[in-house]
Amino acid sequence: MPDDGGGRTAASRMREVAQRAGVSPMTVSRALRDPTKVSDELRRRVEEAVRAVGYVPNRLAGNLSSMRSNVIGLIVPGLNNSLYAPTIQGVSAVLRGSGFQLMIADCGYSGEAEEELITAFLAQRVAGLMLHDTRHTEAACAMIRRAGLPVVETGTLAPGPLDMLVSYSNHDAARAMVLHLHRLGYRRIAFVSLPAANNDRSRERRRGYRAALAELGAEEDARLVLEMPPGLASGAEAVVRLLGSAAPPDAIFFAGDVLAAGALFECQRREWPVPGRVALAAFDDIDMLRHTVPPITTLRLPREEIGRRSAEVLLDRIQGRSEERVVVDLGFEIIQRGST
Amino acid sequence: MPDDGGGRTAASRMREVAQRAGVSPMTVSRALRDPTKVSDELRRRVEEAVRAVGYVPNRLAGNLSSMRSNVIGLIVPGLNNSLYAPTIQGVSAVLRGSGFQLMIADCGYSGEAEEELITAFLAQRVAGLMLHDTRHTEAACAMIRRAGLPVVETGTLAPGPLDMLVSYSNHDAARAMVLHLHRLGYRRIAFVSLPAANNDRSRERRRGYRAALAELGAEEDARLVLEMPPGLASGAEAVVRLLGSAAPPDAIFFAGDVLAAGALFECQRREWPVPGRVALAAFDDIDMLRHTVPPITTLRLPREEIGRRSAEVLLDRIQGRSEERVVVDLGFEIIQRGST
DNA sequence: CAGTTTTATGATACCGATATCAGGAACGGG
DNA sequence: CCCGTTCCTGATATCGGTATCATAAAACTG
Repeated sequence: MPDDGGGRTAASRMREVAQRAGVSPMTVSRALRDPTKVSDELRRRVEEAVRAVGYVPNRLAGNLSSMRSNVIGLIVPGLNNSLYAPTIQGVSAVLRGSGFQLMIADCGYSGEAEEELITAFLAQRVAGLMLHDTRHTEAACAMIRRAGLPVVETGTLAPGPLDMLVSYSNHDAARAMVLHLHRLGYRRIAFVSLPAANNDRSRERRRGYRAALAELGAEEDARLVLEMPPGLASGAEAVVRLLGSAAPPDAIFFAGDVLAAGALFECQRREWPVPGRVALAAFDDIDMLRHTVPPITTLRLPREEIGRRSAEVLLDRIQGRSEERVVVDLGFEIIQRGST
Repeated sequence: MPDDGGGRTAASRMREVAQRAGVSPMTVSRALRDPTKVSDELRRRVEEAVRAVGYVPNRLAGNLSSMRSNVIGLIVPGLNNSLYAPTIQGVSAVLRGSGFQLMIADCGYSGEAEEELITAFLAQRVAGLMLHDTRHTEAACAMIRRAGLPVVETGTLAPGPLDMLVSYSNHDAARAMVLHLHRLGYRRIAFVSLPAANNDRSRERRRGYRAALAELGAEEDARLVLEMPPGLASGAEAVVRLLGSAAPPDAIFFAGDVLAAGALFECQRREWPVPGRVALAAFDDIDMLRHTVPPITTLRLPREEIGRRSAEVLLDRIQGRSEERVVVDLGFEIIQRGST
């Protein structure tokens, strides 16, 4: 096999393109990265040679040499949770055509896994990082600070972000829903959430629930507060447990996942009228909640916009258009439906 | 700022680690990549220096130099479709601890976007590629062939794969469900799928539907075949349209997304008994389908196993344990429930 | 114990691109 | 028509690691 006199392996394809176009490799590089810096004639010749050879530039080499990166890392707690999808779509939409590539990873709600993934991303020298969680291991925080790259967190509005923050307040949203239910006349409002350990969003929501009760001058009744794993089955179990108790609630606020829908299905099965027997409210505007019978009252959260804005502020920083360490609150909205 | 006499920027961090540990950079490299090749004493010193400096190796440089990669690229048609989640989980599970990183991208059901993403992945010199779609642009196929890297496709068992294939047969699955419905006594079986353009899975399912009808000696009635966009609302619309027609079906097979659930919700709203007025069947074992009233008959597809096996065969090839271009059929299963 | 093999480390070249600077052509003003 | 700009192009060094080979030290062999 012919070798251009080099060492371990065959010639760089770029050299081949250069020869074919009768120019230096440097001109090929320029023609590809900034076509305006090359004369029309040579640019044409290079483009043709690229096509003829089927040349795909090596970004590893390019990024290493230029000490820049065209990759943005995104870590979500769990891709099986379709809630992250709209955010990812928002990010993708902004990144599309920006020349940046999105690299997504799933840490499965584990802080250690997140740390590993952050390490991997930093090792790839990504241009920026987007984290859905706002709690991280100490080592992870230290690494990120040392690396000094732009980071956006998007889980919840929390104090002391690593760098930038684009989200809504889980605390305020949960509080608002409880106040809303109270306004509708419900007095014993139960609260069901996902396990709060390792999940700052659940914790914030629970704090919001408590804050609302305090404002309303109501006592918190421990029997009305439940933690359940995600899934429709959990919602079903929760509603059965709560309504079977000695002092059942007249409304249940399911602060996560598809719990509320699971509860509604169980009510259908048992022919418990909703909201006659119990009112149900959910935390996220999943498509399903609009289509059930009755449709379920819930919160609309700016999922997609979080993605868009995050990508925007990140790009602004990466491309040096801004030095600001922004914190953006995108708010939320209550959607009143038949279930309450 | 001090400079080690070098060029454009500050010293490589590895050099710093090496000095601190009193060894050569090469030893640092070895200590990190293959600790067995370094004496215990030096390994300890290196590890400590790494910690002290907060050193994160540069994979760009490493991969470039070694001409290997520790990244595997995965392209899915749409992350908002939660169907891909189990597959991704399967892949992640196998890759975890293998030293390989998963890089996920979303092509939004567009062939051109897929081509761009493939280009980007090849430019990053990924070690292997996983594609959910089995149809690709010609340019994409050419690039992949030139690159000569291992590829797994997972969308459907189709003839002429690029390289390896791990899936179930959408054709056979759809056919089996139609035969099942016929066995249950239904005679006018409607078929609703997602748009078949740009979606080989939909096309295969539709072919399976036709094959089953042919086997049963039934004529295909064009009024019983519908294409709908994804989403619960589409399912609702489909059931209304089909049952409102002059010659309504007695069963509807929804071959995609959450259409069947949307249809059931609409039936609940209109108080059409299911399966009394019409039987409903779906194509995928989404959690929701088990919890509705009645629960919906559907197919269980080996989503997670597809992910696991794909990752396994890909790793086998990447790590040179196998040269085989495997094709794996993982089958499917019918789950009979109350809706039929 | 000499000779051979194995093991541990370092020096050097190189992966495939880009930053930088230098030099020649083209251009414009006086 | 000369000289200072501007525009293009290429030579060279370098990005931060790893492959390879050489070498010295340690371990084994009979």
